[in-house]
Amino acid sequence: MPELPEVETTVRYLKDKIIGQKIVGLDFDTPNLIKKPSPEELKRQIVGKKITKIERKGKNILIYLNQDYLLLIHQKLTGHLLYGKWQKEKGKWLPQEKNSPLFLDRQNRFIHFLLFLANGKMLALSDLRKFAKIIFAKKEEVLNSDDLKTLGPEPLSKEFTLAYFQKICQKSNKPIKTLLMDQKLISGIGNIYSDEILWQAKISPLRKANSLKEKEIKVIYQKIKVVLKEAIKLQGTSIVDYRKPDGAKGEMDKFLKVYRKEGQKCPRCQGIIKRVVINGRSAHFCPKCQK
DNA sequence: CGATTCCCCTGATAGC
DNA sequence: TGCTATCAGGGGAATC
Repeated sequence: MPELPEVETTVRYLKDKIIGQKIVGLDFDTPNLIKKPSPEELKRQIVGKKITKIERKGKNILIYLNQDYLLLIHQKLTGHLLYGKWQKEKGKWLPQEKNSPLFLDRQNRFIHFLLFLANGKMLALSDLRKFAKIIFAKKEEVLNSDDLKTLGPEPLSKEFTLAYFQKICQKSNKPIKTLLMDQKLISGIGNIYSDEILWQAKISPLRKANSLKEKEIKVIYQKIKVVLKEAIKLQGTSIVDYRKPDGAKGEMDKFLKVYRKEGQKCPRCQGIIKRVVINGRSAHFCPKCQK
C-alpha cells in the first residue's frame, strides 16, 4: 500500500513529466472516488487548466493547477498513479504498450480515473479496491480542509524533533505501532513501515507508547528516519499493490524483515515471526528479539 | 473525549 | 468444479 516512501517516489517520478502540462480531458468509471465536487463539475472545471506543481503531504498527492486550484489524490490501500498511454476497448482502458509493465502487471489494470494531458500522455489512477479519494477545489479550501490540516509533522522534516516524539510517546497509552500509524501525530507511516521500524528498533509493536524508556524512544526515532529514507532510495515496496508510475515495482520488497513474513525466521535472531492484530491492523514482529 | 465497531470494495483463499 | 464465507486494510463516521 502506498505510504510515505511510495507516494514520495510517485511524486518525484511525475514532477518533470506533468508540470507545465495542460489537462485536456478527463474520464472515470467510478464516480464514488470523486468526493468533491460532483464528477460533472470536476470535468467542467479541470479541463483547460495547467499543472503548476506536484507535492506530497503525508500520504496525499497534491497536484496544483493554475487559477489557484488544487487536485488532491489519496491512494489509500490499492491505488497508484500511472503515467503513459491508454486506449478504451469495450469500456475498459487498456495500455497501448503491450510489453510494458503497465500491460503485463495485473495490478496496473484497474484504471478508474484518467487525466488526458496536452502532450498526449495520460495520468491514470489504478485502484483494485476502489478506496482512493479524489478532491478538487480552490487551493485554500483544500489546504485548510481536515484532509490536510489535521496531519502531524513530516517524519523526515526538521519539525519532527526527538523532543516532539518523546512528548507524544509519553502522552499515549496506545501500542507504539498504533502511535506510529496515527496520521494526526506523524504523517505518512502505515502498516508496512511501522512494522519494519519497530523490528529495526528491537521494540515490540504491542508495547504501550508511554512505557518506553528514553533510550528506546530515541532508537525508534532514529529508525523512523533510517527506514523511510532507505525505502525512498529503493523506490518503495511493491509486495502488494503499489507500483511506480511507469508500472514497475519498487525495490524495497527484498529488504523487508518482518512485514507479511509470519512463520518465517527472523533474519536477526532466527526466532519465528508472529502476526497479531493491533487496533484492527495486522502487525508482524519477532517475539524473540523485539521486546 | 477516547475507545471500539462498522463501512467502503473486490481479489485471493479456504472450506465444503 | 464451483459456490459461499472470510479476510485484508487507510481512514472516516457512527456508536458506545
